[in-house]
Amino acid sequence: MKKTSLSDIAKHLGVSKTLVSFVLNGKGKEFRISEDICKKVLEVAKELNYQPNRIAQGLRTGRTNTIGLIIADIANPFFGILGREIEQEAARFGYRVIFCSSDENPEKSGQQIAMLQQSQVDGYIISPPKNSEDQIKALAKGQVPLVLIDRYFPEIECNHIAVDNFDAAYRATNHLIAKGRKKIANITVNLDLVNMRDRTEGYKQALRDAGMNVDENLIKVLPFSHENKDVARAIKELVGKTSQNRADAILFSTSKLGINGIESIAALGLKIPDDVAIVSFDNPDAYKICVSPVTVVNQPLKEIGKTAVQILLNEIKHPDAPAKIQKITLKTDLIIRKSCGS
Amino acid sequence: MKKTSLSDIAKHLGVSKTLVSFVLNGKGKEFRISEDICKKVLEVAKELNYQPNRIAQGLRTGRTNTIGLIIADIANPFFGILGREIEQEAARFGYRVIFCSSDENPEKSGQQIAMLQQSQVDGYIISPPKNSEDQIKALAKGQVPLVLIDRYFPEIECNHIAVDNFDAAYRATNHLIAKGRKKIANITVNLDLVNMRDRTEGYKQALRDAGMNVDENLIKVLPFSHENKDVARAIKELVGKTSQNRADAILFSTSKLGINGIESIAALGLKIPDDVAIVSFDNPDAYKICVSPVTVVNQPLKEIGKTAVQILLNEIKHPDAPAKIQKITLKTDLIIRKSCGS
DNA sequence: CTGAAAGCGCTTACAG
DNA sequence: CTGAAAGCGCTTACAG
Repeated sequence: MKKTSLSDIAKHLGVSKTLVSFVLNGKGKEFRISEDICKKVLEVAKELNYQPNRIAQGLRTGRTNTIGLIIADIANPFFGILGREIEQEAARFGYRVIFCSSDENPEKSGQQIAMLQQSQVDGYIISPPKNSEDQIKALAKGQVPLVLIDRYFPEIECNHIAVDNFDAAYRATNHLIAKGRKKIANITVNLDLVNMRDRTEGYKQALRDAGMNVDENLIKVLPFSHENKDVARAIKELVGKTSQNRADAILFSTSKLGINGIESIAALGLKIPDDVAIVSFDNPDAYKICVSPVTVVNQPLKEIGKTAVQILLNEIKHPDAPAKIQKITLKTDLIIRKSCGS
Repeated sequence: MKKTSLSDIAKHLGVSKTLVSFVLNGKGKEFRISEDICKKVLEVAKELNYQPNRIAQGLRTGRTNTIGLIIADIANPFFGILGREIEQEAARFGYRVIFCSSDENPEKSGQQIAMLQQSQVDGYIISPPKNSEDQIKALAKGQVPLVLIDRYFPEIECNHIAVDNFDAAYRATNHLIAKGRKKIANITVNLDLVNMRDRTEGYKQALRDAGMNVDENLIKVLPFSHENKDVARAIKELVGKTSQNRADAILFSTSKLGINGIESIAALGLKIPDDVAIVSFDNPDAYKICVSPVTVVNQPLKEIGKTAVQILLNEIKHPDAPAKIQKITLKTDLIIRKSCGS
């Protein structure tokens, strides 16, 4: 059973493909095609279960109604929620999305960008890994709309939408300070991307503004693809019994770090918040049911995803409108739970 | 700066598109094109940054190198991990994947299938919602390869790959019995799909085989899109202080249920495992760091995803090979943690 | 060894 | 109001 095409319908009715194309695209009125014929075309299309070949349409019109999405890892709930929102918002407007996980690896993202170009996507939403500046720069120069999410490169003029990480970390750290903590540590990841850097900068600034000094020994920077044991070591150095500079609080810059960290803290026989208070970025389920539910910096993921799609589609629909670059920064909220004491 | 096409390269060198196409597709040798020319073509292609238009290729060859994936919700880590594996395995062979979240809603999955058909995908991997039998039946009859994951319809002849849910629940329940629990409850979801049914059946069989009787009051079936409060009510009925038929153990059929359940149990001031022992399907991070780390039925998600892609690609590559339908059932493992006591 | 030509399934000026 | 024709960028028989 072959798929039915436009000309099948045309033959069936003894009319031209042109006509069929017009009515199927809702341009019947516009071209004043008789209602009779319109009705018949629609009937036959339904009867033959006509499905337009979007590939052919794409080739002809140059538009595929497809968006390319590159994030670090779709299995990570942070990007899963973001991806879901993007998928949903795109679908509302008839766009499909091709998902790509880069693992924060610029080589992979480079290949994925090439693949998406070849697929003739109408736009890109990308969470760029470090060292992918050149790729993004090249893409931003092209005709195809692009919006960056979660992070961006300050030196590249390009739409982006992210969160005020400095402010978020600043407030989180202040919360710890307000709870009377004196030695506040930060565990982060060596992503070397604005978002992570801003978190640590916000943390430092909060300490300074409170008249506390910044102790670089209390800042642990782990490799991006850290394992449980890497976190365990950092935790041990920070709060282990033998540590002669024990921290009494930790700000985790990612939830993967935090989840591993909580495991390690428990393994050392330490109690949260009595021995260590913690605050973490992001809000996975795990934090709601752990021994001491975790105070978190919650990011408006749905809004990020939705806005990214809106900006993108707007550019896609108005390709020659003066490109006004959008740089959007959203606020986070601090959800207070029990991990900092009461 | 327009994209460069085959004929740009051809003109540039004063040769035909045919020739360029041949060498770019690695058929230079096959058609005995002189090495000199091959080299030149490759050079110019690189110089002009030629990116083949996959849309045009797709139209011409009828193959898009694209797979359509429909799961319930990409934001759910269960499907996130599965999706990630599928994306990765597909990419290994040069295939892209379009992700669709159906929310277990057959209307949505129906539209998504139509959209994927129109996109001319080369194959489908689907986790079908209930009441989507007709869609799957129609798809299975078509030319395009299809593999079902996580669940399937026993009456439809179609590739599928899932887990032995009966056995998994049976063993999980047995574990609870071995720990001396006498009143074992099951909280599940009204998906009305084999996978969920098998879980409850396995649970019942384990009770019977142990000479315990099945008490329907101890089986709570919640709506698929349940909220926290629905779970809370079920928990209260099962283990609340006022309950005059208190369960001493619960088997959760999904981790969403389990995570909410643990919250509710804590809210009632009950202790795991002392007051209630629990076992849950699936293995989210949350279970590793909660008050009493949860014993779980762990599914081989990566294997499911990888195998699904392999079966699919194999069919795609051999379209006329006698279609041997594959029905694969994988074993789960029970990861013992602390939630059932020691 | 290489090229001219047809055609995949659409859309869209153009003509009448 | 409707149709014939061109063309999007490829691949692939076919011819020489």
